[in-house]
Amino acid sequence: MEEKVKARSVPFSQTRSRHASETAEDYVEAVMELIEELGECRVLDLARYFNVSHVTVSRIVKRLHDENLLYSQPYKPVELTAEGSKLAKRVKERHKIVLAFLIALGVDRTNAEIDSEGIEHHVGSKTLAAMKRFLKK
Amino acid sequence: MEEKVKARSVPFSQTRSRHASETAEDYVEAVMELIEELGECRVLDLARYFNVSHVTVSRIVKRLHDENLLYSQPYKPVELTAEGSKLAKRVKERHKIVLAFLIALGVDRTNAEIDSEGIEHHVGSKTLAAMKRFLKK
DNA sequence: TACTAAATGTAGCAATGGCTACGGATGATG
DNA sequence: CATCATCCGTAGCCATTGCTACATTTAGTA
Repeated sequence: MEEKVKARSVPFSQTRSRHASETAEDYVEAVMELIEELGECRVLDLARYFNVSHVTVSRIVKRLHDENLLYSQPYKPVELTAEGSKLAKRVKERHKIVLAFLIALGVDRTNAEIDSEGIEHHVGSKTLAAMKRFLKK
Repeated sequence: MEEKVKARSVPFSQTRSRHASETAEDYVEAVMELIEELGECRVLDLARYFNVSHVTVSRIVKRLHDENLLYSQPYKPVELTAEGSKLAKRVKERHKIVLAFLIALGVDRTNAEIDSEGIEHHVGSKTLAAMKRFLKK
């Protein structure tokens, strides 16, 4: 018999690290936004933004600091490293395109905002390019 | 001062449970596919499908059994409950639409398959409806 | 300066999803 | 029916992301 089953196109082996990367993307984007809006970004600002406890934020900030995406000192505001800033800009740009795309597709703003935040992490460069083409028309 | 920062449209409070739901969706869909292709679905079939160890599958199957989505007995094939089957059909239908949509948008099949598997979990009913409308044209 | 409120850190727990190592169950085959 | 390969379960480890409770730092103010 020996029927072969095709494995998924996206291997699930790295599910955990994929989720961790999404978190990183969300955090650098949030830090950039919060600094723009408030002038600085505190742990509690992030906690309010994500609706999680400051403890959760604190631990994630520490990890992203170790990964060279954020710069943080105890009891000080969180800042973006050069690398983090670059990532944040990319993520924010992609987010903007996905949101505009959904709206152009006919989705109401509220649902477009909700879905774009989930979808954005899974939009590869080819799909993003297709969305841009669609927006031009 | 008191500047208010808008919290995200999608509260992050339930990030963990959201991921767990995505896993549930992936598993019921996989079980349905594997039963169609192989006649039955063993733990190892799922492990190969998702590229994870049988241990990981085993634990998740147990959880989904407790959540009444799967039916499983030790050393027996995994089956879908009525509830699981209903969910699987919904998920599969949504997946098909998202994939067809990306292809219609001009994304090559390979990238459409990759991205649709990440995107599908975040496509709400309004966005799905918009994709269906696009496909009709 | 001393106090207090707010912000942040630390300790420690739970759930989820990865893993390896090992042992028991099942089923096919001699 | 005994053996053996395959399948599956269990034990126990780690990482990530939630949490509460408590300790500490910081900064503003009496």
